[in-house]
Amino acid sequence: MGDELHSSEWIAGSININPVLVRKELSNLRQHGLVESKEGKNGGVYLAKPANKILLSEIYEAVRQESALGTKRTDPNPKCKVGKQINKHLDSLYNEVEDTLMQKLGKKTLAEFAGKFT
Amino acid sequence: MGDELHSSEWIAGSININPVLVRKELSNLRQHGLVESKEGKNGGVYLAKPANKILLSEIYEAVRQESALGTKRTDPNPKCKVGKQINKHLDSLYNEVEDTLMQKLGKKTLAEFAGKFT
DNA sequence: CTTTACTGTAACAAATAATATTACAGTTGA
DNA sequence: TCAACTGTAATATTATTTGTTACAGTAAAG
Repeated sequence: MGDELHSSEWIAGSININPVLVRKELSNLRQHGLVESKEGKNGGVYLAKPANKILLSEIYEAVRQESALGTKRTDPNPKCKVGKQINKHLDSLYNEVEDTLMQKLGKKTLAEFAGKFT
Repeated sequence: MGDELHSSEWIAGSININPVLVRKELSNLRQHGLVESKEGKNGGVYLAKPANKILLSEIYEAVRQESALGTKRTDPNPKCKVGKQINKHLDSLYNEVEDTLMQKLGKKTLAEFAGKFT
């Protein structure tokens, strides 16, 4: 894992995005233990463990902010019989679906994905 | 299905949102054949078919605008070896995961979900 | 046939969120 | 001690979402 050290500028160039945004998201990935970084000259970021030990489910968990099905904008009217219960039922549905999704992603590693690049 | 006719105002009141937004989304659901509506006085919207014939996968398909895993902001640098291929590989991954999700949602009906409300 | 209560849209405004930029302190290698 | 990085904050810009107003069209009910 000592290999493959890249600067945020380099990564930003590849995905056409601002380097600071890259560093921000990298900061998040670091907190989730997926990457590590080296400061100073010739510094950069690298995977915290080998790619074949990183599951896509881990990445998904680190990266996503909300449920795959969405969860925002929900302050229903508590006076409404349906509105009063909807969040509870949606949450349980979302969780169930999300579990399926995680199981699926948990079967794939980053190395597999990276292997598709020729 | 002639039953359960509701106005956009009524629905908007339940979910605490603007009636026009409700009508917009309803318009989308109508185009997907999930609801029908009646104009004029005492008009409103109702399910186009019985709730036990509506799969959650159908609703998901009608409602979602992007993949569950996200798909936006992707004009990678074509000069980058990775950037050049990333969309293709992400798409195929997303599709695979999305299929799993659809299968899961395809096993549930709206009636089942509605049945949870007491 | 006129009033009333709706739908269906469009056009525009306001609020919110995503992205970009600038700036700079801290770290490390040369 | 300079150069090339990270890390982070503050701020600006842009895009998206949500809300509002407006109004034509439709159907029921008086």
